[in-house]
Amino acid sequence: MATRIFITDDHYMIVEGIRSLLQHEKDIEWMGHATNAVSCLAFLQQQQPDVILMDINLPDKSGIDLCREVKSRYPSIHIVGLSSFNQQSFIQKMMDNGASGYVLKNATREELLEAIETVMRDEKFFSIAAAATIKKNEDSKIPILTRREKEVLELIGLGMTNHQIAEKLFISTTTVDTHRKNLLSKFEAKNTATMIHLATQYQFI
Amino acid sequence: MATRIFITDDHYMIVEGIRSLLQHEKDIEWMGHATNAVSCLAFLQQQQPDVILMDINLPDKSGIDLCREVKSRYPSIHIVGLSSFNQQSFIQKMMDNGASGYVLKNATREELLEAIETVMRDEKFFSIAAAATIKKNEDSKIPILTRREKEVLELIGLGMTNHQIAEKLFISTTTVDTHRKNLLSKFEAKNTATMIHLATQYQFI
DNA sequence: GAAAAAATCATGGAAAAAGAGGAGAAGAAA
DNA sequence: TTTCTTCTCCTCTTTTTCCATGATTTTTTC
Repeated sequence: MATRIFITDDHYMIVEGIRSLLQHEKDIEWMGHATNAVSCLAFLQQQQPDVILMDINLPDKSGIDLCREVKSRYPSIHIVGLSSFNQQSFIQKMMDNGASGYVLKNATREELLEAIETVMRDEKFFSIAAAATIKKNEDSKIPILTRREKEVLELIGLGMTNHQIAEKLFISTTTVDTHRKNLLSKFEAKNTATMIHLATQYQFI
Repeated sequence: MATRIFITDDHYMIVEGIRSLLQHEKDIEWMGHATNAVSCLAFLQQQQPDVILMDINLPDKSGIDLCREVKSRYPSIHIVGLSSFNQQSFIQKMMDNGASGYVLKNATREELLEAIETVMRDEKFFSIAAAATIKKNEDSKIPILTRREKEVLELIGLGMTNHQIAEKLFISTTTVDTHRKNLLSKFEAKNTATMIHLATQYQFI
């Protein structure tokens, strides 16, 4: 029995590209596509595919939210994230919300087919490049910050000095300085520049 | 005579999508594609297409830089920017560097064909959605940096001090300081934290 | 070939961050 | 209850950044 595929992506060229890549596959049945979250959900009320290839950036809703919604209503559908960003945080968020795998938009036809096959066996699949990222970020661990540290970090990112942050949070500048030093230590950064760079990449700010 | 098309985009699915969209057009001759700036330039040494569809995000070089390089060597080639971001600043930068038009990756087949025809007539073309943006925010200001400023910015992002940067680039620390001040000024940031935050978001680093 | 932009270097001073060390209070978890 | 974490606050020194202002040389552009 052929695997039924549905795509949710607002980039027409991507949809067309995937359709082109899969059109001659006998084991794949193309069910159609949606360009936003609403029409994806509307389609699912009529028919359910086996696999949904889902962009993480949709015009009306983030793919991460849509992923959660679809999985709660139709748990048997396998969702494969689709993105041009090879960012660990996105991948992690998709997985946390029920996705079975993740494919980058520069994936080859073989990789795409492998992803579909893998998730149909109830296993997880990651793009080659994505796999590299996930591994890298496993040993270079994203720091765990406290509530206060996150607040301070955000204000540092806005360009505030210790003094200004202290006034804003009604605490002493030396306290801010302590938080700051702990932040540097947690990020393993030796100055603000490195820390903010990492914090931005990890999407703390 | 058919219009010769070449594509530079690292997203295989996009390349495949465009190929699929254009394959039955008699007036279009598909010359091939490159997935990075280096192989694009290498191809151009052999053959020159009429139109290059070029992604603004390439793995080895920004599409904006590649655009400038291609236009300086082969002024007769028409370049159409290709992106999923509908951001005025990117569009503006592409145009500033010699692009003839701009197509979003959610463009339809008709829009893509129209873009190609339009730039072949030496006119400018903007995607419908892009056209809306170009009018709206003309104040989203991504700074234009010089070669040296980019180098310094990158090293700052790596956590290096002025002294270390100076040693690395074989220049005086005061020169680094000057570049740094110019960077702060261009980013309209009052300290490194803000600047690195912006620079990371704008993907300079 | 002139004008503009970019890259280079400098002085001196004020402000801020980084580094090292220590310590008390409140609340949660074991 | 005791331990652990978090948040709080402190001193002192060194390093680095930020600011103002100026200038020369090299490279690019028209």
